[in-house]
Amino acid sequence: MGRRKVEIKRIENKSSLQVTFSKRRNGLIEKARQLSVLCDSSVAVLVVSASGKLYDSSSGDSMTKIIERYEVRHADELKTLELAEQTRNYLPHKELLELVQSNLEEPNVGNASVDSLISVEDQLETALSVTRARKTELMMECVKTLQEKEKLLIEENQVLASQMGKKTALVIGDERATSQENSSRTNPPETLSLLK
Amino acid sequence: MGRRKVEIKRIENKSSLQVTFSKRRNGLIEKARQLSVLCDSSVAVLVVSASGKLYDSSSGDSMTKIIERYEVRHADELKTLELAEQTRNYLPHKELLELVQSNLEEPNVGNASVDSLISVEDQLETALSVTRARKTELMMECVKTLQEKEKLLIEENQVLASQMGKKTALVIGDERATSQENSSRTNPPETLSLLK
DNA sequence: AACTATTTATAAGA
DNA sequence: TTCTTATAAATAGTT
Repeated sequence: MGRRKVEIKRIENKSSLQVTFSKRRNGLIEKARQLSVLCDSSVAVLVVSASGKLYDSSSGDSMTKIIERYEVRHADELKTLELAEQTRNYLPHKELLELVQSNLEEPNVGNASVDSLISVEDQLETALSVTRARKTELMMECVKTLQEKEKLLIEENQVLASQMGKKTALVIGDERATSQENSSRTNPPETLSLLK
Repeated sequence: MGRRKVEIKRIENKSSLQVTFSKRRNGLIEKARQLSVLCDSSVAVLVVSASGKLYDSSSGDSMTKIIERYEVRHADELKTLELAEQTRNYLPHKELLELVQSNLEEPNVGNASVDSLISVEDQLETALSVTRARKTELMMECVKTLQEKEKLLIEENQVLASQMGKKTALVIGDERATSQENSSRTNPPETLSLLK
């Protein structure tokens, strides 16, 4: 939709890429907004430029809510990924541990040694607090995910239970004559008790 | 860009809303793909329909990576929350804090002062590690409980679904017409995805 | 940042 | 839903 048709492939010219990026990014976000309003839905758009800058927009619900919705659906995959990430983040600590080792083994005395131990202490405390924060973050996330899953499952259950009810009602009129040994008709399904 | 100009406001007619939703959602995702390719960037689109169904697309990097980028940028907010929590939990330690206060304000010098600070340090470290351990314990408990609940609910759901199936089988001739909403390319009906 | 010639998206209709 | 087509909207290249 311009002076000429463009192939959809990476734009080589740096400045026209920049211009196109800006125009199309705005266009995309506007389209997202329109979809949200027209169709009473929530739309999130995240754009990461080649240079790593992040642009985001959300319409309807908040970005956090929309992303949460996505994460609920991918809870299992996410957990695996997080574990992998943790492992990745762990390797760099090897150096730190080696540093500690060498500093404790060194038999030098005097200020130089103390200063270097102070620096090691600082680094260790930083590493510890980062690790600790990450642990808490992961656990909180896990709890949140599980709570949402629970909510969805309960809703799901109620829907199924009420549909069950309808089917049973419909079947009763047609099926009475066939004298079934269907026991579930008189007793409420035991399954319901779990929802209380 | 159609036979006539449309105002950007909620479409009231249910079936034309459905048609527009589908068209514009596809259009949006295609635009996102184009932006990603043309400008060598990563684009994520998440759409939650009015009925709660989720549609997603990511181009360039994976959805997870793009969302992580977003969350890194919002790490500050998360930290604020954690801080608030920390502050709340801090109150019962009032006495401990007073002890610290008095020990730091005291202008005494010499070994006595250092010794007493060492003792305060020890007490603080103990309190910290106890608090920390308790926190972890509580969170682990919470996770375990939630996971068990989830397991039960999923089983429950399967039972209900299979009972539904039986009832439906009996009634099928009458009930099939209840046309379901279309599922998207990417998404099976929500009910099924939850059971996986 | 504005301006248009064109292309592209899409609303309505079938 | 899918196709068709008239028309609105987006945007590529230009100023």
